[in-house]
Amino acid sequence: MTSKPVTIKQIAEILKISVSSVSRALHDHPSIGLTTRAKVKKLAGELNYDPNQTAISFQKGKTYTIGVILPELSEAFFSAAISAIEDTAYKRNYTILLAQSHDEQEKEKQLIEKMKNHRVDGLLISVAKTTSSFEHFDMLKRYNIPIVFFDRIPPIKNIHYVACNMETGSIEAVNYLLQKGHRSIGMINGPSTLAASGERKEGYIKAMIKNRLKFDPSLVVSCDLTEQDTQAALDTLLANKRRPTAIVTFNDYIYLYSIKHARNLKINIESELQFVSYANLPIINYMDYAPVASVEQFPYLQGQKAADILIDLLNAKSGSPDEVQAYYKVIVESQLVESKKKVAK
Amino acid sequence: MTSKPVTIKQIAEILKISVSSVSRALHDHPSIGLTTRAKVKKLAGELNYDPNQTAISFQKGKTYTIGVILPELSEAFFSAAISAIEDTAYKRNYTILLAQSHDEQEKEKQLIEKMKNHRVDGLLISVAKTTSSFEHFDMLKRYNIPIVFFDRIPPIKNIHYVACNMETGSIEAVNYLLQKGHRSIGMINGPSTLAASGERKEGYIKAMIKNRLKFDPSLVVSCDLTEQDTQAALDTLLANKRRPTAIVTFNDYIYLYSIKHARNLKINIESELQFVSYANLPIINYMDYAPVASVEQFPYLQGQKAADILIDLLNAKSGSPDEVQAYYKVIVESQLVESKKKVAK
DNA sequence: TAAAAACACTCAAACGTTTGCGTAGAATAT
DNA sequence: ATATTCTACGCAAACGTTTGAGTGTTTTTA
Repeated sequence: MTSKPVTIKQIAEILKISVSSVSRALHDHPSIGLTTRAKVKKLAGELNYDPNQTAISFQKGKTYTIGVILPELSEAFFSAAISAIEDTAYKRNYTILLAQSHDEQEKEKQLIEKMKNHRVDGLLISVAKTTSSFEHFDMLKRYNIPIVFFDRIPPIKNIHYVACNMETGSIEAVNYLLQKGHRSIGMINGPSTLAASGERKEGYIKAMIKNRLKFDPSLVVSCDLTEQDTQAALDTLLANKRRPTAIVTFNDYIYLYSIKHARNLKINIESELQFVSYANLPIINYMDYAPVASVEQFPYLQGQKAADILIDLLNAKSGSPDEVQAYYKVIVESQLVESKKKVAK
Repeated sequence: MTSKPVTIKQIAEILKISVSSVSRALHDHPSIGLTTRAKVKKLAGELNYDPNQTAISFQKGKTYTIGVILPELSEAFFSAAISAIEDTAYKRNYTILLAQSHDEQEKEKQLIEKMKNHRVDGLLISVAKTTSSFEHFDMLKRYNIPIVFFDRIPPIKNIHYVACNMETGSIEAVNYLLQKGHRSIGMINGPSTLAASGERKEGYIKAMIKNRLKFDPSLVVSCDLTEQDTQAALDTLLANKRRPTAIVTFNDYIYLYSIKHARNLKINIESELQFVSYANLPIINYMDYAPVASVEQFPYLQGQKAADILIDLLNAKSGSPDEVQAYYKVIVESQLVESKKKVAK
């Protein structure tokens, strides 16, 4: 026997009072006497009343829902981020509407449209790789739906975002290796089309210069992120006249390809060649040969901050009138994390 | 200048026709003339009209939204599943409302309540480890909100679910190793409190018996999934009078702990001891020492099927009256997948 | 003891859309 | 020429809730 959910109206009818009184009683409005208030709540409990959120959303013009658009849910970085977003949204009484763009601009556009129709209160977006025009973001401003971008930020003005500063991490990484005694440090970077590649290289160069060492361009080689190209990159580095004793890799996949190749070449990963990587795979620490250190980008923290900012924005909006005056630009510093020592317990 | 979204009413006013006509025109209702229909659509386009989904949901009592409750979004298995769920939901014009239980029964309960209030049309759930009572699931039946469980199925009757059959995979795994010439095959299993542990052991035993080999209980040891305990389990197996030449591990983490320990013991992973694992980490294939084969559980497929079933259910409901007569019980067969050969290209 | 204030409610509109029913006028059939 | 069927639209209710603006009572204040 399936029953329709009970409404405020039914409660009112049974108690012979008006719907408005029931509504107010449920919200502890002061103008309702304690006796009726108690009666209403009692009956509501007994009948298993629960407010119809769609009706409330509709009438208030607020859904307490935030839309999240990510490139790829199955990627470790984003799945950590979404986990954080959900957690903080839950804590602050919001629900999340989720969708993935699969890195396609067209789908991203459609999703934004859909989210708008669903009347999400705000949006959290990490933009698709292929996105090259940005009107669909601007459009939302006209409807007063705030967006907070994170990790992948579009190159447009007047936006809120939280991103990760790669330079700091890069500098730390190089410093760490220098301090460990390495003097020839290689880098297997990503393709130059990615903004991140540039930042990482910059960090590398700055660290070298700060340590009064000259920057040798031949020690920084880029690859297209495939295994094959990584192997080629490593070969290039190893053939360098100043053969590096340590290498900074663009991400964990590159790292894995590299050590596989290195081991095939009978190179001792612990003594001959050490690695520092940019973390994107939580699993790396479980491994037999982990990099000596990783630059952590804190996806959980980024997701959390982005969600918090958005919700702050939403709460503020109800109070003040319109027109945002300031834009949040939060930088999460990346940080070098030494791998856990393998202590035999 | 932020503007409120334009409504059907405004269009009606401008065109001097009634709201109902506008609504029908936009839906291509036959009772509206082609000229007015065209005019309406033209103006709607110009004004950037888009339907207020909250109003529609409210009035139709249907949100075209499905709730998804998972234990942990950042786990590889679930993030693959959610990715599939989102994809199929998107294809079939549904949106997903996402939340994670963090494996806590209490939170799971609250989330179900919240989802119900949000009037999701249906629910996809993978139940929390700690969940031991199940009334909160039954409750939804009374409201005619269908649930499809997946991967982690509660032990109750009359439910829809899609799960993975572990036995087949286990049998295949053992057969594979036998065929490779191994005669003493060990198993590092999970704790007996997990249903999966039982299934896997069953598969192991069946495979042995089918091959006319006797089952040696001392070759199956369980562990609590920690690194420490895994090491102990491996030690136990290695000390066995019939020292195994191959081992089936409960999951990829156990596998990683095992090879780490084995390598410390100077055991050659390729020649002395081979591993088959139950896949839960996509990354494993990138590794230097991958298991010779993995039992794949197809999280993407499971998620997809679960979503498809739910949406089928929802579409069917609109037609027929009430009362479900049959329950979907879909078993996705796990399957042994040989690791990619490491071909030097 | 009359006027003011406080209390405890009720009324009704509003949010945007859908949809069953009603009804002019035009076209068709008899 | 009248009756009938279309055609193309309008009316109004309904979905469940919130909320500003009343409205009778009772209590307080001067």
